[in-house]
Amino acid sequence: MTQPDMPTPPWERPPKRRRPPRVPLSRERIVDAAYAVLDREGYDGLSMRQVAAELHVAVSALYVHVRDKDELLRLMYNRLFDGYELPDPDPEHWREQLRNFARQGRKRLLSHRDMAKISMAHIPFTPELLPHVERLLAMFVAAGLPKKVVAIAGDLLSTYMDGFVLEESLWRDRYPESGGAAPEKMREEIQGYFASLPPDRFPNLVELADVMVDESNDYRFELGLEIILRGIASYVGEPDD
Amino acid sequence: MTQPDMPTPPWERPPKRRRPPRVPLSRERIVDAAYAVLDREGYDGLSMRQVAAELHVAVSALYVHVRDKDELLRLMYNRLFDGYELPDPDPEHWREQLRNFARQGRKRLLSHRDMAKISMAHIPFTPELLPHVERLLAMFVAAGLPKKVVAIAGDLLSTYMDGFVLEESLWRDRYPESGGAAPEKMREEIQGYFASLPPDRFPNLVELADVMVDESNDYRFELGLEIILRGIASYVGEPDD
DNA sequence: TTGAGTTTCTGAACACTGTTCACCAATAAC
DNA sequence: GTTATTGGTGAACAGTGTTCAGAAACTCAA
Repeated sequence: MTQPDMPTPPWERPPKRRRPPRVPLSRERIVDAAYAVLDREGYDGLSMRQVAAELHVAVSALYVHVRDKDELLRLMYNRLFDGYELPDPDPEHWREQLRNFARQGRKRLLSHRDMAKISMAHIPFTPELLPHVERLLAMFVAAGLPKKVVAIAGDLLSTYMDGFVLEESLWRDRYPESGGAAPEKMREEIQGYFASLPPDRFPNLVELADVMVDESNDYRFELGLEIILRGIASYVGEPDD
Repeated sequence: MTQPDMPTPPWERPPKRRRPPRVPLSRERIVDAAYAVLDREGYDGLSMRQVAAELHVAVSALYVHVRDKDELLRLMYNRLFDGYELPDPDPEHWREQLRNFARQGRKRLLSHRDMAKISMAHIPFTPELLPHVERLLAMFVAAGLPKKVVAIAGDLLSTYMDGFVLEESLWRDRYPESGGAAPEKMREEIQGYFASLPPDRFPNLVELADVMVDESNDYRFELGLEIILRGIASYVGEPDD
């Protein structure tokens, strides 16, 4: 039995701050943990229980701070845009500015596993993202595009980024031998497969086997981006009708 | 107790063909049922158990014909292309041909609920789909495009179709009051929201509120498609380098 | 017709999932 | 120092994909 008024001697007392000061949960910490789980387990492995385990906490504790798994995913999506600065629109260099915007977007989407899947499932019209949308619109306006094009060009570009990165990650998932010469092997296999098709029935696939596979994803992204930008540029100066 | 050797009298025997002749399961029937469930319950409600229930069959019976839920989804994806005929390439009218291709694709994606979600998760390079890819490539070749553009233009177009329809359905899900004046109400609400933003911080959003929302999805799809086609067309005649 | 063999389907189980709810502990307010 | 309020617990519920021993139905040869 402990004597209530006696001081506990140092060797009895566990080292100071035995129980860590219980830094409380918060949306921020939950999102951090969710990203950790996402990177480790992928989108399908991202469960509330895994997130809770990452924080050494019971599942139900999460629901104090977050209504849903949907809300958690929305918070993760929002973070995608943190510190995503768009420059002031420069009418002289709007194409290069948009190129940079798209490159930066792709880089962000690639920075977390399966991020494109999450991005694809959300519309960038939540209040937190509106300043972003506004600045993007400003760049199209500065370029001298007609209203109707301004109104959809941002969507077009975003869809391209999301879709491209999503497809990148689909291929990656098919060849999960992470690291090493996996991409090399993948290239060879796919190229060999295309090249081995009957040339009478698939002349173009056989012919294009090398160029379809040889080019890096970076190159393909840039080319697709350039196609879209040329298409948009073709509207510069057209009246609003 | 039944007497084993006595014939059962007619009034005892249930009416002829009591038990229906047990049309056996097949991949086709399973995919049919899966589509029925998809249209009724949406992608999140599409479970193996629901599909089994649709067929009045135990869940585990499905696994005799189908390895995975993944395989089932792949079969559903494949069916998207059934009877999806591409015309012979006509160098004079390749743009109109591609427009039709995209329109038809969107129509198919819209013909089943959440179909775009399934389509987005698959790469159109399964053996069954290669003839399709081949014909699409042929159209780009006929248009006189350089190899590198041919190699990615199909992807670009498919990504656009999938992404556009997916976004359409995301909006639809946000306003699930099916039928009636729901789209009207949606338009008004969104437009009102954009218009109500502080004009000093969001001048472009406020300015463009009407044109961003007023236009029908059909119109927006056509415009985005036209942008991409113009971009592609800008490469006609360029050398393969 | 009988019987063997193969295919197809069943029911139960396993290990998960998201979400809720009564309860308990720690903190903040008076 | 006692009371609220908030944050966290553990168990439970209904649902998920998938597997597996065994029963039922079909096929085909004797």
